[in-house]
Amino acid sequence: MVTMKQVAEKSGFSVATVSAVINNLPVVSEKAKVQILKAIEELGYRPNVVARSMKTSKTSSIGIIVRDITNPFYPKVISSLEEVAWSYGYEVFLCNTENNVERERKYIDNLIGKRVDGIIITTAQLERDEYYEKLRKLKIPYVFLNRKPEQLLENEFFVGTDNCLAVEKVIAHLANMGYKKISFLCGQLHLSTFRERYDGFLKGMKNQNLEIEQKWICIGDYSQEKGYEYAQRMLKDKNIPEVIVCSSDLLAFGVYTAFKENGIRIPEDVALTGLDNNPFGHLIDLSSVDMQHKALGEISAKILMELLNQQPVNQQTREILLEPQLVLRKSCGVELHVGRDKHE
Amino acid sequence: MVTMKQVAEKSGFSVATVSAVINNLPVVSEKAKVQILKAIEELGYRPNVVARSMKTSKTSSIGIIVRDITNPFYPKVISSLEEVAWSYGYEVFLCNTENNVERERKYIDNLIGKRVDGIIITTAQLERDEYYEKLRKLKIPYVFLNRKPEQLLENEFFVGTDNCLAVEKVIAHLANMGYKKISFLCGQLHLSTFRERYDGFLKGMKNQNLEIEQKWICIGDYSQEKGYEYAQRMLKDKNIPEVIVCSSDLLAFGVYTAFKENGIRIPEDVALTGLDNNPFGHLIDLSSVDMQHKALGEISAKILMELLNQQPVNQQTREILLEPQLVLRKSCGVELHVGRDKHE
DNA sequence: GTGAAAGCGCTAACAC
DNA sequence: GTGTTAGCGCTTTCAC
Repeated sequence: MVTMKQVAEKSGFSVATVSAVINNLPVVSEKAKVQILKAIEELGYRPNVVARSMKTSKTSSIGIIVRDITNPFYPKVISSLEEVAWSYGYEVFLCNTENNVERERKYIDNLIGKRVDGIIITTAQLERDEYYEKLRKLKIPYVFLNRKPEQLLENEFFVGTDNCLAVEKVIAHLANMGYKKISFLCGQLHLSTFRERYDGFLKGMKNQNLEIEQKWICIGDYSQEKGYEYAQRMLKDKNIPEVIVCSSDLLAFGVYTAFKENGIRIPEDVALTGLDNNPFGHLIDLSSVDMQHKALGEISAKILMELLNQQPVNQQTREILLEPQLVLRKSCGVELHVGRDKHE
Repeated sequence: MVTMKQVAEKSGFSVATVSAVINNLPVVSEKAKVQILKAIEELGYRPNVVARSMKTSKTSSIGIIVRDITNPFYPKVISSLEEVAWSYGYEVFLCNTENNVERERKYIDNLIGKRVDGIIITTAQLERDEYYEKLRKLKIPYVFLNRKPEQLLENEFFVGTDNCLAVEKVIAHLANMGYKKISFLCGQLHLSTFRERYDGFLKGMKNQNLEIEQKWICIGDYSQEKGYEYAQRMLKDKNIPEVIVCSSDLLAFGVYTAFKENGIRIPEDVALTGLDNNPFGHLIDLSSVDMQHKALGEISAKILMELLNQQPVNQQTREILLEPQLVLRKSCGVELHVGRDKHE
């Protein structure tokens, strides 16, 4: 690897001058600049960012911690986030925790060791973990994405979509359409997102003066398999509601599959709604809720960038809650041509 | 940030001894070890990996370059790859090029600057780019994933799935079932994967003694939108084949949508196949081809890890081609219950 | 077993 | 404008 020293020798200037050229300091003469750039070109010199980081204590790297990148939620979030980071000159470490808390902790330790400038945390499994305290103490900025901590301490930031409102909107829409017997399939309640969606269900039902039947509430994994299982059980028990509200599109996909296999028609026999606006939900005309994934990635990254660049971050906006949008398709009764599939 | 020096002072030993403890060198006395570990604990010391990298010229970081992470191809590849990297103690930089060649080049430069230990390259847009030459010269190991370079130079590695064979298998299956009028929708030919799939179509048709009709071959983007457009055009031109073979599931999704909107039944009116085994293809009973994404990520990462650890890499296996597997569902005629949806 | 010290490649303060 | 030089925090060689 070519070093600055070699560039200095070849060009006949000192390392300080070379450094100045590299960093575009306006003090060097045109002549020096030209010669040094020529030497850089000829030698194929490339600054060693590691060495630079040593001096500056900045690495231009950030980390993003996710539960499981194969979950359709993440790709959009990550790509928009990465786009913003890129435009600010940052690289991003992808940290997939595989839903493993220990691994998440280890990842945070590793990221600290690598001296990342900041971290975006999307996992929802840890409540006020000691590991976040470490980050606070070390003054490494971090932003919670989608994961609403119980209480936001000073210098903590949160960007999310209103999970509670998402389900409320679904319930309100269904109630409007005359549905009364509503079933709710929910993800694990220890994940804040699903806890909130559950609350949204309760609140929505109450607001609409609808009765909540315990036998129609299922709580567990938010996977296709679970949705399939729930639907099978409903069929077996002959316990079919008018509409099944799923707290994730994956659950709805599972339900759809089970019903299709058994000749149950959607929405004629039973209506169905999902949540997350999976890019392939339109294939089965699934009504869903768009959780603004792109905006989530963008906004969280921008906040982090502001923090890293010491820009005064508006403390009023430490907590940003985006509004989810209903995406209505045929699976819950009518084709409203609102937010219809654009084949994206 | 706590430094080694502080740990040394607090424990009463020298930095060299502290370093020995950190690195688990077997030379230090038990007593020193205990005291130093205690000091580390109390101070909350964490080794500075950046400084370590300076000395060792190793960063324990690798980069993965992808075209577009929202493409369903990537999440599985990336997660299995990341899993392997993690198990070897490496962190991975995610580099999304947004299909932009310039950006890919810049990313490679950045990764070199950050002194990553190796790179996995999944983009297919550059033929023998000068930027790969840079990597070669700098002796930074890299592995091509899914992107078959025209010619593999020494110390270059490639892991992929046999794209040509994938389409051949589809054609053979369809021919077996009696289909003759076969249409082929292909992605951009400057991408090696689609070029190979195109070749597979030609070869497959020839092998089956089937006639290739130019009017049934469409080449362009491999997106849902394009599939939708192609199908609309077929309908308008009343130019409907017996079966539409798509070089990507996305294309097939678009075709499906257009046909559904127009009341065309699949497979009764026209059969349909995709390629990539999108995790949601089972929703519409789409036959497809599994391209072994998980294995791709795993194997490529393992090869890179071997390269990084100076293990002798079997030069015979410099080029690994996995065998694609048909996933047959109802969209091309029969329900064979082979590779049937497992709701994953 | 332990410590002193050199040096990885860079930045930045300071001298000229 | 340009050069000299002191470190950033660590690893490692070589004395002791």
